[in-house]
Order: sequence, then structure tokens, then C-alpha cells
Amino acid sequence: MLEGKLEQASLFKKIVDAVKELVQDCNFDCSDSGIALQAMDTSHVSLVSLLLNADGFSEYRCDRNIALGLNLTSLTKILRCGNNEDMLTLEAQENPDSLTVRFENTQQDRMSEYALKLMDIDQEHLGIPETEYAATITLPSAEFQRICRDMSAISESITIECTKAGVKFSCEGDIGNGSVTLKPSASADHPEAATKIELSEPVSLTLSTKYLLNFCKATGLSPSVSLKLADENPILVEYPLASGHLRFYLAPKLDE
Amino acid sequence: MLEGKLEQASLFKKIVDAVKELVQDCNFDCSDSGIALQAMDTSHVSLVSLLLNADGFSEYRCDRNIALGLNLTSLTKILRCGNNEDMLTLEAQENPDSLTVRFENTQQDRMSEYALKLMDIDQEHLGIPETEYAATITLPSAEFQRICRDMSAISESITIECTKAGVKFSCEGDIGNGSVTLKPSASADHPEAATKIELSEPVSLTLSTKYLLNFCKATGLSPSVSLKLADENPILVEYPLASGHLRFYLAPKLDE
DNA sequence: CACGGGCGCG
DNA sequence: CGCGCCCGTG
Repeated sequence: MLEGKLEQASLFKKIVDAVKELVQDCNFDCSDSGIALQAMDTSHVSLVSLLLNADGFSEYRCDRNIALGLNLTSLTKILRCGNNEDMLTLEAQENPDSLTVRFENTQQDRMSEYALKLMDIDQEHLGIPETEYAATITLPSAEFQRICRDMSAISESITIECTKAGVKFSCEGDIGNGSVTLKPSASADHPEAATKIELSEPVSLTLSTKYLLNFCKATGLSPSVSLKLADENPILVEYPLASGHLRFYLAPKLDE
Repeated sequence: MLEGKLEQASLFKKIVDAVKELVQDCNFDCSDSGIALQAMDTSHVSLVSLLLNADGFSEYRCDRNIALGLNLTSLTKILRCGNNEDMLTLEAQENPDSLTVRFENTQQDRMSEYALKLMDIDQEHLGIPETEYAATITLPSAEFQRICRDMSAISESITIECTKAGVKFSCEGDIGNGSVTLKPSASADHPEAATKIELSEPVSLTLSTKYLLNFCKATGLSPSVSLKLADENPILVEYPLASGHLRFYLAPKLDE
């Protein structure tokens, strides 16, 4: 029996919004430590990994490990039925055939409850390799989104080059080319607005604009995002959550 | 070699926004006195004329006269890549094949740079005839925009009649008709909010609503706009800039 | 269905 | 000036 309660339905809504364009159906793996999700996108180019720790819920119990197979389009429809500020409870019985989604407003005078049918999804278990990253860039998530959006008007690829001095995003297309250079910055008053670079060696990757733009749907989940790079390895784009994270992996394009 | 720096990217963004719906491709004529543009709209009904004087730039140099042929749709894409408050630098080398557009934020920790390919555009040179105008009306640009927008719901034509007593905008359509009459007003505290009429003789012109509405995209560039009228001559709609102007000319519809 | 732009509020 | 909400367009 699973019961997980979030104080803000918006958290879960945003997560599902950020994932649903990449993945149609997937398992939410529930255990007593929390809820996790790992899935390749439909075209097997990128990978998404969600972790919601038990202590990120205001109430949580899960008596037995269980995989809840959900269609994310259907889940989105259900999640629209609640207000962002509502409390959200996810509930499943032993051997459930459906997930119960409950919304309660903070005044506790409105309760709505939906049951969403579960699907059987064969779990190709995904081993995510541990990578030693050459660079970790932390920047405001809105800034990263802005760069990806701007460059999407120019090219299907974005190159990220990182040195100690800064990080440079660049693209090349038919109408011209462009680059954005960010220098590390402190911003003592707004730590979220800082750009930080931790680097063991310079690194450069070229990535699909379309996928990066997709990852940016998670922007609303966190004021900052971190990009972890290692040559010829998938980039890791991580949005930290209050207790957990939403991670996206994307293999680089090969240099010709 | 051209180098022009504007303290506010928004100035150039708004100019291009106001022009791009009328003109697809055009030359920006750069000389040591500044940057100018003259172009007929695609259907050869209206004419747009921009002048940005050199002293309107915080830095300006142009060693040799040069015409930079640009596709305004592509230019718009590039200009969207900067923030309104960014500093904007336009740069071109001798015999350039591209225009460099650089944005820098005021904190100087973000720099972005785009190269936009240039086009060869054969310059049909436009002689703009000097006209002796019978009336010059100066009014708040937002007021003019409001009138054009309101009347666009009623008719494809707007008639502007001007006498010493005031200016009357009117339109007639299937659902009814309408008019707005403005009397000259002082507004000592807000000189921009004044309506002023200078007139040698009464004048009346009927004009295409669609084009006037298009000109109104320049509203954000200036708090006031002036309309210069002479019977059976094109109207001149002028938005003054800090150092220069953006002018639109539109031939009147003929009385039947 | 999703994205971008405009308007209003803090 | 930035953020969030609403509307219109592709």
C-alpha cells in the first residue's frame, strides 16, 4: 500500500509536464525510500531519471516495492483537475489496478479524487553508468532555457565548450551563427543567479537543440540547473528538487 | 569598417519589429553620418524611411559607405536573442559577408554574439519628394494606435479630416461607423500628451486601416507621433527618435 | 497541443 | 523590471 502526500500539487504537475513529451508510458517505482522513474525517450536518444525522496513528501508510506505503470498523457489530464496550490495525494492498494490521485485545497473544504488505470510496462532496467565528469556548470535555469530557445531559431545543434574562464554555447545555421559566453559570477545577494564552473579539464560537446529545449520544460522546478560534461559522454542536465532531482541524459553528436 | 553601439538593444529591436511586416529584405545604408534605410513595402503601397544619426549611438564609426542587405525575418530572430536592456553593437568588416550583432548585459558577465549573413539587394533608389504639407498633427502615439486599432474592427479605411478646430478620424463599415475627434490640447505637465495642430488649410485624406495599424507598431519608439497631410498626397507618419526618426508614407485612397 | 506575445500586478 | 495569467497563432 502506497500513500504519498505532497503539499503542492504543482510540483508533480511540473514534473510530469517536463517528462511527458519525452516518454509516453513509464513505471513510477515506489519503495519506502520514495518514488523514482527511469526511462529512455521514445526514440532512445535521451534518458530521464526522476527521484522524489520519501522525506520530500509531507506524508509517505510504502509497504512494499511496487511499479506503477502510467500513461503520462492520461496522468496529465488527471493532474489538470487540481489547482497548483492544492495538496496532492497519490495512493495505491496492494496489487492495484489503478492509482488514486486526490486533491484537497488548503481550506479543506474541497476534495476531489480520481482513479487512473494502471498499465503493465515491461521494465527494461536501465543501468545509468557513473561518469567522472570533467566539468560541472551551475547556472540559472532560466538563463539556460533562454540560450536553448534563442539558438533553436538558428540551428539544430548547440555546442557547449567549457574552460575555467567561462562557458560558451554556440551554434551554426543557414542564416548565420551565434554564441553566448557566460563568465563565472558570484551574485552574493541572489545565489541562485550565480554561474559556477567546477572543472578538471576543458571539455566540448555538441548536442541536439530539440532535446535540450525539451529538458528546459523543467525550468519551473528549480531556479538553477547544473550541466555535467565529459568528452564523448552523455551530458547530464540536472534540476535539483527540494528532496530529490530530475535528471536528463543526452548523448552528444559525433564530430565529423 | 562599421561599428555602432546602442545603449539599449530595445531601440533597434522595436525599429525592426515595426518595419519587418512591411519589408522582407532591405539595405541598411551605413555612412559616417549614421544608418539609414528606405524601402517600399512588398506591395509597393507604402514607404518606410529610417534615420539613425551617428550621435544617437554611444559609439559610432563607419570608415566607408556600405549597404548591408539584410533579411528582416532573420534579423528579428537574432535580435530576440538579446534582452531589451542589453547594450547592442552592430559590426561589419570591409566587404563583409555578414553582420555581427553583439549583446552585452550591463553587469558584463554575459556576452552573446551572432553573425548574420548578408544579402545582395539591388537598390532601386527611392526619391522621396519634398511635400508642402497643409497640416501637421502631433498627438500621443498611443492615442493614434488606439484609434487605428478601434477602427480596424469596423472598416478597412480611415478618413482623417483636419481643421484648425481639431482632427477627426472616422470610418464606415458594414456593422456601423465611428469617429474620434481630438481638439488641440496643452497638457503643460505632460508635453508628450498634448495634441497640436499646425495648419495652413483644411485637409482630408482616406487611408488604408491595415497599413496605418502596421505603422503603429512603432508606438513604443516614441511617446508622440506626427501626421503630415496634404490633399491627394501620401500621408507622412513620423515617429521621432532621440537622434533620428522613423517615417512611414502611405498614398491615400482615391475618392470615388 | 504547444509556443510565443501581450497585459496586468507585485 | 520580473513573474504569472490569458489569448491568439502555428
